[in-house]
Amino acid sequence: MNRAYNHTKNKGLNPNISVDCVIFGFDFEKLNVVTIRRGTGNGSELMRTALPGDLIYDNENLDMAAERVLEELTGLKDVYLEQVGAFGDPNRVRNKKDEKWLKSIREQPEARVVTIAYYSLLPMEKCQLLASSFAKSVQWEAVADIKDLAFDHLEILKTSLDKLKNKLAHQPVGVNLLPEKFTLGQLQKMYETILDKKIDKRNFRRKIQKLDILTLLDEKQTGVPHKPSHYVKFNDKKYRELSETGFDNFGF
Amino acid sequence: MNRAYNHTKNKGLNPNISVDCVIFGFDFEKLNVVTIRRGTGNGSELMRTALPGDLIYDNENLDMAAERVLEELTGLKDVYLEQVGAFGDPNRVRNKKDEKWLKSIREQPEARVVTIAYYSLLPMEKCQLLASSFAKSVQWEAVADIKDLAFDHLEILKTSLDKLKNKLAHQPVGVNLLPEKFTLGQLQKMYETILDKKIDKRNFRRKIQKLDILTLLDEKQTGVPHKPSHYVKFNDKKYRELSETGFDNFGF
DNA sequence: GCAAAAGTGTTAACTGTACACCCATGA
DNA sequence: TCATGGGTGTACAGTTAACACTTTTGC
Repeated sequence: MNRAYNHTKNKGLNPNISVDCVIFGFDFEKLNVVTIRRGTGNGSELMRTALPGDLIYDNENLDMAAERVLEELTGLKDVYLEQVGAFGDPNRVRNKKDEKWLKSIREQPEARVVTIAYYSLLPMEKCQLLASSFAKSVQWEAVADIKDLAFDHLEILKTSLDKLKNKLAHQPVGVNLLPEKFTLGQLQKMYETILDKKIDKRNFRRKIQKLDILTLLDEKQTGVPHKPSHYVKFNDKKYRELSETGFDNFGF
Repeated sequence: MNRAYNHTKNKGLNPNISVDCVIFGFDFEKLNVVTIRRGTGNGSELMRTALPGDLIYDNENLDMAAERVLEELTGLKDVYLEQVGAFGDPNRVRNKKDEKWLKSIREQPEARVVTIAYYSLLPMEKCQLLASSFAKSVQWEAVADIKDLAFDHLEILKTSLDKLKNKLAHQPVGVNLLPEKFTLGQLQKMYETILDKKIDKRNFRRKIQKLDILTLLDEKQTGVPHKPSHYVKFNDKKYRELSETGFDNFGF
């Protein structure tokens, strides 16, 4: 895909436009997000936690830029990303550490940057995180624990989370956050975690089953200290259909 | 507001970032949008219809840039704009006329531009459109009639329209599209026009009245060739409250 | 046997939807 | 008197929301 653009004159990095990626993952306990640490030198005193993001090239489109940057910094490939919006307060660089870091890495560290944020949902256990480029490390962090991020990344994270919550009410979610087989209890936990509220078990099951996107498997849980649950999986066809048409009655 | 930023060093126009504004208006018949015409010279053969939009300054934030650009091109002041998203295909300049026009007006006509789109709703009758800067004219055009626009503005218009439709289901709409006094019939017509579907009169009335955002006025229509309708107005306090909290049960 | 989550139905309140007639006015 | 949109109520179907007990397993 990138190749097509490489035939046109390559103008290199655009100093004014970046992309940032908010990658959510669910571990059956809490909602997590991929962060990187970067800084000048190795001293932890200059380290900053940030969302994976970087400047785009003049000859690539925004969606592709987000994919590329995500892969370069975290090793995550072929991730479907959805745009959250543009963030571009001219004084989004408020922190001295961010300023220093920019000077150490950018050709035009003072340039005004507008960033386009993207988000995605991934099954954590399938992800191989691999820090490279200026990312000193990559890791999953609990969204609830994140109190500070570089630039305006905290705002971006909050807006992305709102967008994710909203998505739950309008489209099926889970293919991307859960393993192939899962239990209804785990699915409900996912909804409860993202929406940050308790849901009645019977009502949840009735409602989710009516969507008709789940296939009951013969297999049951093993080794759990309670009645083992049947595993279910998503019915891909129905799931995709519903993703496209959407619905608007899935509030809890 | 702008003043605060003018104290910082003014870096001038950023060649890579623009804003575009999609201003919707309703005339009791159809949905309209503000367009400008611009081109090289006065010959109509080089004219292009476009959304009002231009490059931003390095020292202004995106929202303010959108407000400023809108005012400069159309004379519309103090318009509350909501972000739609970023559009930035590197080959969004596909048309020769657009290319020529860029060369005639931009210092760096070949620069890659990412545009941030904004939309708003305005009562048409209160708007004084005044073309200035590079806008040769400004006018309302029926959304349904628009088949071609400069750059990727048609895509931006479509996305904004989707966003507007979506807004109807989640927040009260109308303060900005209707005059102060209006009839329930007119309000219904507005919903029908935007959603592009017929709505049952009794159901519509019941539902909108339950929102409790309307105040019945004593005044009635005059000069209409049918039973005159009572005028209503919005209850500003309730309207604002609902705008903030939102709802999700206003589908038709 | 105890702790922990699975699994399962009913009821009452509310919401959505479909539907038809008379009214007040201007022309 | 006709055409036009204003204004009104009901019944049925479907959806939401609240609620409690038995089952199966590991320890």
